[in-house]
Amino acid sequence: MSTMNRDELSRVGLQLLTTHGLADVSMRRVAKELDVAVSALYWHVKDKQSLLGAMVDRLLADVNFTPPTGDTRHDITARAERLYDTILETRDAAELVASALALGTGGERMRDSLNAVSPNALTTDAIMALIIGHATLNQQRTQAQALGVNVSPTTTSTFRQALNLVTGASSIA
Amino acid sequence: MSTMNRDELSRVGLQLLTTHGLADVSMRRVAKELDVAVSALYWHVKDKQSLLGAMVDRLLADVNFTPPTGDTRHDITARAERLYDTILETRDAAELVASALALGTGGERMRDSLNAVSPNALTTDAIMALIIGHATLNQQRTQAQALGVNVSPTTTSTFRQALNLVTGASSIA
DNA sequence: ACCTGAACACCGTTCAAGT
DNA sequence: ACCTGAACACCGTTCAAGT
Repeated sequence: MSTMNRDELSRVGLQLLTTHGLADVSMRRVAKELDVAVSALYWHVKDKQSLLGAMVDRLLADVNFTPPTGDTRHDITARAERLYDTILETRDAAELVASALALGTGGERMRDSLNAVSPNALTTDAIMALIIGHATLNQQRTQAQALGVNVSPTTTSTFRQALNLVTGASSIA
Repeated sequence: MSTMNRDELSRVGLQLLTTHGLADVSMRRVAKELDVAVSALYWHVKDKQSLLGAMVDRLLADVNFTPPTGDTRHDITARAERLYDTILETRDAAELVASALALGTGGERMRDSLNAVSPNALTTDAIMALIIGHATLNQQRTQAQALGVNVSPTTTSTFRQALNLVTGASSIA
């Protein structure tokens, strides 16, 4: 058999993430799920951070972006919302994506997809920061709620409004 | 003697953070630094997350905000930049603050200080997201550079410009 | 080429027992 | 009230050895 490869590892990692959360995504746990020795993973992957990066790439690979219409503001908004929704709907994805971007181990497609419709790097940076920041702030709230803590609900519409503050600025044509 | 208390723990934790990074802030490391048994820490602190929260509170407690002038845009910008600079100048602080905010274990002063000069919760949320997102994105770059990876430099001025996109929007008086 | 087993140097948390 | 010692159930990573 030996169906184990880099792609299979990220699949199992992502599955572990959605069902048990980021804390349960350990090299030992992934190995157990695949019924191999932990050390076997290191043949396919440099280290844990690289596995997390592969998971982010796989997560973003599934995102379908609509083709650019030429309306810059509309295009950016559409892609930003698509990315935001994807991150929000996957458990602990905000933290995962943030760490991959921070360490440069994954998530290039996020910046690339925005740059393709963004007028400049500055705007892309602001949009990325808004996505990561809002997702991080929001996903904690989800966790806190799951733990029974009462917090004010922040929804996708809040993100859309924050997004409008940026794209609505005069500096964007 | 017994000069050990919650405040002392966060002091040592913060010192460990700046000198060795977040990965080296462990309960065992803090205990060693204080020359006590690890289990002793749990008398003063519920768990590790609570220690991290205390560290964030201590970090933000040192931030001096200028009193509100009445000029909303100026006041928000000033406080946002103050917070952003504080986070950026302390090693791994972006990740630390983000996790504390996400889990609701610290950092209330950040939201409070912005709310005091912000016209509404929506704007505060956007500003917070921008600070956390930009700091996270930026601090990784610092780390990556420290590891010898070459990345495009993003400076404080980039954050200021992104901030202008939000505060410059017509929805803020 | 790909995998195992064992080891190394760590973790956070709990809890009986001490003073 | 505050602390120790020992234990429990974990971590990521390396590396000789196997096939």
